[in-house]
Amino acid sequence: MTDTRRYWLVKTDASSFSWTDLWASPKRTTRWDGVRNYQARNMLRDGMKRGDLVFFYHSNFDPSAIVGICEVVREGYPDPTAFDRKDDHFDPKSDPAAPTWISVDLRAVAPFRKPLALPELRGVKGLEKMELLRKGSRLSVMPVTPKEWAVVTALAE
DNA sequence: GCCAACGTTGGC
DNA sequence: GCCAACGTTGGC
Repeated sequence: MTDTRRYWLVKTDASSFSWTDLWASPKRTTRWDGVRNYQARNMLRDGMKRGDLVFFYHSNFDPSAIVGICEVVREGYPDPTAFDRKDDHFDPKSDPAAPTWISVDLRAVAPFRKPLALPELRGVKGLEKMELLRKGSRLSVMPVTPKEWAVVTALAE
């Protein structure tokens, strides 16, 4: 059996949208919107497929940590907040006929029993090249290799 | 709160 | 097309 599923990590500032918020959402599902970085956008648009699994990461937190796993339940579609004048993420340059920004829907799968804090992940064998741990890494959506996924989920057990 | 790293903007 | 200035992210 071949596993073609891909793995990802999304960052969120827990003060704006946290794991608890996701868990409390209808069907434990939310629209992942407001991403305004082209590299991240490309992964939302081209990379993420239904059924892909995603680490949910709290940034700007004490400590910043991976707190759970969610799943892609709807693949890329135009991010409506880009067209909403009243939204913080409104982008007047984005043309509704050729949308610049993309959303996916994510559904919570399960929280980690214990959050995996950033300092805890540093130095773990097998995670040396993990994008999250790279100095200066600011991507809010990033790929995770199957090996990294296995290492991190094993730590969470 | 500080500041390094990074992406974007805009003058030229 | 270069690059300085600026704004933002996010670890610490």
